[in-house]
Amino acid sequence: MNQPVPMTPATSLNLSVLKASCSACSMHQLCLPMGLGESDMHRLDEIIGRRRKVPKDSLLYRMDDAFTNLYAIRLGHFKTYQVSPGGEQQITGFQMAGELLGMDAISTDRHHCDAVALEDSEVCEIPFARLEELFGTLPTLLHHFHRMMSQEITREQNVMLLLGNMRAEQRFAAFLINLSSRYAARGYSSTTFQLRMSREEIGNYLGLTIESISRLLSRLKKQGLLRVANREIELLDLHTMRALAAGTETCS
Amino acid sequence: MNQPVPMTPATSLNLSVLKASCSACSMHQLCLPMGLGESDMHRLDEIIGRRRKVPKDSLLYRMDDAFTNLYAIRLGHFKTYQVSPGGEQQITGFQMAGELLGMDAISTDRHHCDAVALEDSEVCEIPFARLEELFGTLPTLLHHFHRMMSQEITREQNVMLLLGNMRAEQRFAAFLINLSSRYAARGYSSTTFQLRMSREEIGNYLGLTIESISRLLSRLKKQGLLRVANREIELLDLHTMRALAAGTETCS
DNA sequence: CGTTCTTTTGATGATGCTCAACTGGGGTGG
DNA sequence: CCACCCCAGTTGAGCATCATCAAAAGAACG
Repeated sequence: MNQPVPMTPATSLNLSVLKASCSACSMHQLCLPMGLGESDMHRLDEIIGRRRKVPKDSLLYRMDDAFTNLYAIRLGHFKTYQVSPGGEQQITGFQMAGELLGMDAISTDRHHCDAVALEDSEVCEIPFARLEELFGTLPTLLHHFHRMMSQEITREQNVMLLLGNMRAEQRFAAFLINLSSRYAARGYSSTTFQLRMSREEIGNYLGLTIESISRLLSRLKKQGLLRVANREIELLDLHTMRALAAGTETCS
Repeated sequence: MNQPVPMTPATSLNLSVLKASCSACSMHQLCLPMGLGESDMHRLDEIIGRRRKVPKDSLLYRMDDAFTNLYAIRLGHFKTYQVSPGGEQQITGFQMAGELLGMDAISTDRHHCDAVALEDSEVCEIPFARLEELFGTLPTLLHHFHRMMSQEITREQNVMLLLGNMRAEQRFAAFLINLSSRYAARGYSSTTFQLRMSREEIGNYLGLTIESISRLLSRLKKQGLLRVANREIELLDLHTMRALAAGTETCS
């Protein structure tokens, strides 16, 4: 994993161009061009700016930056976080390939959070003004875009549910199950994967401390629900893990 | 306090029709038709279905209902809540006049939460399929719609921040400040207003218990920051209330 | 290999929850 | 009109969960 896609100076027939086009992107069934025909996909390709590499730990954008582009993740993982007036940080999401970054900036034309790469990553820059122009003639694209924004809304509502009324163990199980199914949707193992974020970042996201995350991991390991070696996770019992996440079971 | 902004009977012939049109609606500077010209507003009017009354405590829609309409609130207040797999309820928002309900349903064509009127209310039904057709020829409308969805995303991110890293007192102050500024934006008093929701609903929304809300109210009252009589609230010191919400001050 | 950062583990404590009893307002019916 | 009830809200006492503080152990990096 993490093998870089070659950065291609676009516009032509050669293979390297294809590799950088939506039609050649392995994520296009999840990303914006989902459901588009060949020619429409090509029109989308034409407005997409450069493919930008984002090294680990570097900022893709920062709060209050002017908003011009959405970013489709081609490769890698990101976190987004808000900074409270008091200077506290709150991670609002972990994003992976095929997901869209920056939709929260549309309302004010300024980004509302920072986006940082959790590993060496690559994104497609999508100039939003030009995308909106395209919408006029590509209703399918428009509709899919609305679905993606709507999905972001429901995702956040699920996090509100998690933060608002789950206990620590349940939150953590829900977090693992969520990762598991997102990897599954991308064709990766639903039981074995690398955590791309630190314990601290997990804790911050879930409204818990790093120590709680560590204890939780130890407990679930002791119960035989998972194996963990550093950031490598193996879920040994998805069924009861799901039950934990649903709150229908408590692992003492 | 809370005196209604006068409904201006605008430019034309039949009064009752006008009363039900976007151009005559006192909320149109906040709602979808914001920034639209006369004729475009008229085209929007044409697709808007009936104005529907929603009595207090009744459901506007329910989770898993088929999605066909968005709803613009003309009058009144709503709450939306999710139900967790374990049957727990989590209120995800309180909505008031000028705000849009149902955007979370676009992604799956089913509603993802229940919406209940907190008082006798009235909404405009907006058939979403027809709205999307309109977008093709009304880019201004489309752009404003995107802003509203984006705003919903940032609103929820703010709630995540609140639930994820604020203490009880800070959460409650942030809640009051939020209400205050929303009423201000509608031309109502920013310091004196009615809570349309019960203590229990506030607690649920903020991830706290009803008892905590009650104690918080008592404490803030004792500190002279507010006056409260049943659901009537008067904020006596917006400045320090904002400081509490920002976390730059703690009221012992 | 030493340095540094992350993670684990333990001991203690505070915030907010639970359980319980009480108050007060509003509606209903005698 | 008053008595009563019922529900929402308030207040108190004790407790659980998770945070905080501290220290040690493991990875990662040069």
